[in-house]
Amino acid sequence: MKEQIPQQSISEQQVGIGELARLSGCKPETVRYYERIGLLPSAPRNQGNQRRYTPAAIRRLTFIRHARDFGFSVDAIRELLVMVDHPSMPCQQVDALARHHLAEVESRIARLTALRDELTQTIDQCAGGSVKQCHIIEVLSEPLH
Amino acid sequence: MKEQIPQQSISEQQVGIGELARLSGCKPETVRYYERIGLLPSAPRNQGNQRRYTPAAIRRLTFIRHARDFGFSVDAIRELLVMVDHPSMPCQQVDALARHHLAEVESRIARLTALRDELTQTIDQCAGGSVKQCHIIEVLSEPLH
DNA sequence: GCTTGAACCTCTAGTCGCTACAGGTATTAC
DNA sequence: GTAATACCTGTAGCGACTAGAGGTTCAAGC
Repeated sequence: MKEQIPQQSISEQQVGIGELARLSGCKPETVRYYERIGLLPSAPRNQGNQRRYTPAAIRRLTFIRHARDFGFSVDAIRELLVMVDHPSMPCQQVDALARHHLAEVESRIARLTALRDELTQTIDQCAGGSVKQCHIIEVLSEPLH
Repeated sequence: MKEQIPQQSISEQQVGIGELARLSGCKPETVRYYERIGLLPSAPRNQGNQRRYTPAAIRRLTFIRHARDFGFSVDAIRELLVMVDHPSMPCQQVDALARHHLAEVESRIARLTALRDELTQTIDQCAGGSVKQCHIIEVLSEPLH
């Protein structure tokens, strides 16, 4: 539609959303989603209205993906990003957030481990008859104590 | 609006949705939700259009809640309920479902444990300076390998 | 019988973190 | 020039609930 301007004046390092997604280990839909919820700033567009990303954006998204892989919620990541953007502030807050998250992970592990033990025990007691005699069903059918 | 019929002809054991929820450890909204998605049969209504539950319904919901507490998905519970409704069938299928679920729980535990270890290590390395030097931020900022 | 407040009703929308689709436009390679 | 691919927006869906609005019914006290 518009005539092409031969070269981006700023930098050749800019990439499209697909490449950004590939580099940071997620999908283009996810990138647009992050932009929509304000986790990523609105990306500048080229003449054809397509998003172009700088190395800084790539780093930011990689950070987000790492944090998500660590199990941080989007809200926690928002807080982390504020700190990333203010590198001279003390890191106590980062530490507190990480510790809080660790405590949650540990509690999830504890609950799942208890569940696993109960489940293992329940399965081990199944003698292999009909559903009528099934220990698993029996356990699940117990009224609340 | 209508005149009251002094007593339910069938049974005095029927309860309202609030009492059912209390007895089985969930909320009335959840009960209605379970009915809507077909996990619970449509409850019979009294003259005022309110749901009345028999002990059988209480047992069924208790079973569902137990299974949810065990981490079974609604779909898995649907399968379990079919088996509960056919008590003379062999319990192999129940066993298989439980074992499959156990494997999933174990994999979740493994992933969370790995995460916990990484997180612990990362936190331990935080020297307590500014965000600029924070090891946690640093780890999260690493590019994909 | 009347009134009050709790419990109930339906319907709709929100949660979280994406994912998938429909229907269109831009870019790129040949 | 054309075809394949990548991109765009907007909307709806997932799972398993949860919350709210706005109305009705029930149970208990007076």
